[in-house]
Amino acid sequence: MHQRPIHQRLPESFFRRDAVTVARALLGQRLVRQDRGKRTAGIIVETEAYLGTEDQAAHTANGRRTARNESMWAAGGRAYVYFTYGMHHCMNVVAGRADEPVAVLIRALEPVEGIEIMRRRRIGRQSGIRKKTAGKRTGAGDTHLCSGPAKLCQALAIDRCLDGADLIEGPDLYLEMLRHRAYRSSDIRVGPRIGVDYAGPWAAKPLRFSLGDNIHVSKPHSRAKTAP
DNA sequence: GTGTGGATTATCT
DNA sequence: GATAATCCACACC
Repeated sequence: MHQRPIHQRLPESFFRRDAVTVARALLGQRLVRQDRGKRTAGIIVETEAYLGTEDQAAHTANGRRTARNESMWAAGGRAYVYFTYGMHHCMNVVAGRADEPVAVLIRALEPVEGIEIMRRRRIGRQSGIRKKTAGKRTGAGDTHLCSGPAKLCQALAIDRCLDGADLIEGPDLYLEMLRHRAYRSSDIRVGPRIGVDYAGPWAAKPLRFSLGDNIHVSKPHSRAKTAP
């Protein structure tokens, strides 16, 4: 029988760096969800960095440490999954050192494995798309499956059960290394984060990263820009 | 104990 | 572009 080529997981040292470095290095890596024998996976094409207690857009702004955001205070290499808007989950990769609450929000994936499973999971009475929308081919492909932080959680069956999950050693959710080096700056688009207009000066900071022109990103960057 | 609004999405105008 | 859907964490009394 076939065997999938062995891919190394991203090691502890990958995660224990500053959030911007991790956010950029995660682009092009593969996020894998293993759920009851079903494997679904996608290539990360869009991320956002959240920078600890100073960052007014972060859940840990002003040093707020609560039951909800506790995972963010762990050392890099765990998941921070939170529930929002009454129906959505979003997933972060925790970065940095212990007690340094920095993380990277995964905003979009290019689906690569288990696409039929993802399509089924994305159909739902509430907070899901209708069957006819799911079946619709948007010329470009399955861009409706994982082109948003809550969409990809639904497609990969990520919920609060995985809050705090160990991405380095755990069996359910992990990252496989597809590239050893981060993309060049000229291949990465940079811009302000989405949906954080309330965060004052932090709203405008260039902390959103995506693979340029990738069709699976959640929202196009307003202007063509590459990282400095 | 109560009130408020969100690191969103799908659908309709 | 507007808006409904819909829960819960958190702030404040």
